[in-house]
Amino acid sequence: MPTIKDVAKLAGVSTATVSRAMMNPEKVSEKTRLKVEAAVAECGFSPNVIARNLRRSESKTIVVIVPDISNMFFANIVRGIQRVALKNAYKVLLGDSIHTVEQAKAYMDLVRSKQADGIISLTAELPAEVRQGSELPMVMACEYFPGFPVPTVRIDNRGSASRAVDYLLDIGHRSIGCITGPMENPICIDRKAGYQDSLQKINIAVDEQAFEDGDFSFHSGYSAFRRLQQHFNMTALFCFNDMMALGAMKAAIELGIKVPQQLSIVGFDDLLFAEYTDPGLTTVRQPQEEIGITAANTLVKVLQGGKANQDTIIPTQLLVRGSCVSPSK
Amino acid sequence: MPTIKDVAKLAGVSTATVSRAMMNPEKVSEKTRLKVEAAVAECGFSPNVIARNLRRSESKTIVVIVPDISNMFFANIVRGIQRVALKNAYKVLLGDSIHTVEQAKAYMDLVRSKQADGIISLTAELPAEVRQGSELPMVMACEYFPGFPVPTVRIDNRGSASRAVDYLLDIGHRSIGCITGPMENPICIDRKAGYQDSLQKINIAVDEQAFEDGDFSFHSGYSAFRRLQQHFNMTALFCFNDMMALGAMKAAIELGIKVPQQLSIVGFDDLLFAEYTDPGLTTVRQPQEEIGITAANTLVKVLQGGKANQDTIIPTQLLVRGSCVSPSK
DNA sequence: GTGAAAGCGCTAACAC
DNA sequence: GTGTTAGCGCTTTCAC
Repeated sequence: MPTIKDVAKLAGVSTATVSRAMMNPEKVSEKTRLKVEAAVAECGFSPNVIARNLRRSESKTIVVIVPDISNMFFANIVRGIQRVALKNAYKVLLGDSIHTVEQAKAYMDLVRSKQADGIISLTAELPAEVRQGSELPMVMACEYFPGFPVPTVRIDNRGSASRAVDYLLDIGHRSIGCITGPMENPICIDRKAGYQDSLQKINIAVDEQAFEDGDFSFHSGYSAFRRLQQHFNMTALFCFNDMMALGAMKAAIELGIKVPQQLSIVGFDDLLFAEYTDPGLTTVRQPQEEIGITAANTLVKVLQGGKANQDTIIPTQLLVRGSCVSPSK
Repeated sequence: MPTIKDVAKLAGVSTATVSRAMMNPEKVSEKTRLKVEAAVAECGFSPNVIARNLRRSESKTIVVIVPDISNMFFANIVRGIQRVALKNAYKVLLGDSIHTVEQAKAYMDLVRSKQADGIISLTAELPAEVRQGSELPMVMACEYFPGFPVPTVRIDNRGSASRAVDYLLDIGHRSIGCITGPMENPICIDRKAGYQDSLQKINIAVDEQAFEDGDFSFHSGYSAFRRLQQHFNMTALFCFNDMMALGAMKAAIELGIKVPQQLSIVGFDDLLFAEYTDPGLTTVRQPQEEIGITAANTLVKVLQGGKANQDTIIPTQLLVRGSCVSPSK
């Protein structure tokens, strides 16, 4: 592999000039620039970015920590991140933490060891030390910790959940089951609060029997619904994500409960598949790619030394599809 | 950030000794090792990996090129790759080429610029230069070019497709539609050949009217089926992937065609969702994580200077679910 | 077993 | 506008 020295020799200039010709062409005369370009082409030179990074002490890489790479919800967020990263000449290192704090820590260490410049975390399952006050350039997307001084990009979980439940109430439901996520998670607390807000607004008592916990997986939705329907009588169901909504839908169908005639279902996320089920799943759409784009832009701003918004709230949207009807039916 | 010099000063040894104590602890006396460890802990030293990489001229990073990160099929493959990479102290840089050759080239250039040591490509949409004879350490998974001298990890597309069609023939179907992928793609050519093999084996003429092209997307499956059923009468349908099978299923239901009673459907891949549809989708399972693991192991072997298998064929499996019944029904 | 010293390939002052 | 030079932080001979 040719180095900058070879190019310099070939072009009959110094290495500094070669470097300039490539990085700041305007700081070099037209003539030398052409000479250098010719030499580069002749020997097929491609700069050693590792050496450059060492010299400039930056890596032009950002780490994205995802709790589960096979969860489709994250794919479009990552795509949005990639798009922005690319535009700003950053590479993206995708780290799957597999829901473990240790893995997450390993990825965060990439910043300490100068292999990455910053972090976008799509998970709140982070090492405890870090939650106190992060010294690392970092942005959290979707998830957050209350009081954790890191810019976040997220949605209004409480308001969005409330809007979904409002819709069910509007079309006449009065007994609405709810499959939550892990309740130690702040966004789950928010969504549950949103559910409660809606009922309280029209003076319906909140029945604790209406809730079952899931873990955001299809299977947990499936089994949570089987448990739920044994102790709670409902005409509608609100699930904290689409995956669990689909699991619940499958369970309902197996139990001979017709969707939507006997059970209306609302999900959360708007996964690709929400549109394809039969009936289509009514859900709270999170603009996934936009979340990714915004998170990446925020991190880029932080990395450039700018002050970033502490919190950016991305609007959601209730998508009404076939999975809900009035209970009168 | 402390450097190795700081640690050396603190421990009262040379930088060389610090380096040794960390990289080859056995080459250093117990006593100095402890001194160094204490110093490292005291100042919170974490080695600058960029500097190390420059010195050793390697990056311990592999690039994975994916044509579409939001395509779930690749998620589990990537997960398998990550697992192996981690075990061998490699980082994974996930590159989404968005089906463009330019993007793919950009990711391949990471190897030239020493930012990555090798490539795993999950797409065949690569720059033409590269296809001639790759000088870069590279492994292809799933896709391949005939005659391209790079180790591949893939399935027996022809045999697998044939097994799926055999199954449909076995349960009595004689008129089997087929939604293919882009026919310039070698694996699609193979799968089509497999379809033809099955028919020819029992002396059924292959009707060119039985085929419609898709592009592996849900939507293309949907519209391909609508076209297909206008000019071809079938009791069963074989799709080159699950996404298109689901699209076709949706189209069929909309057209009032009952699945499986009036139309049996077989897919390919075994996406997570194949199990969750109603009816469950009969499909050819590709062991995605295993493909990833094998591809990564192969690349690691190449990077370590070993000779890797030129081609590894991973077995597939026909998963029979509810989407197929005998046409007599 | 340990230290001194030479670079890996590049960039950025600083001179000219 | 261009060259000289001094490192970035680490690993690795080569001596001792």
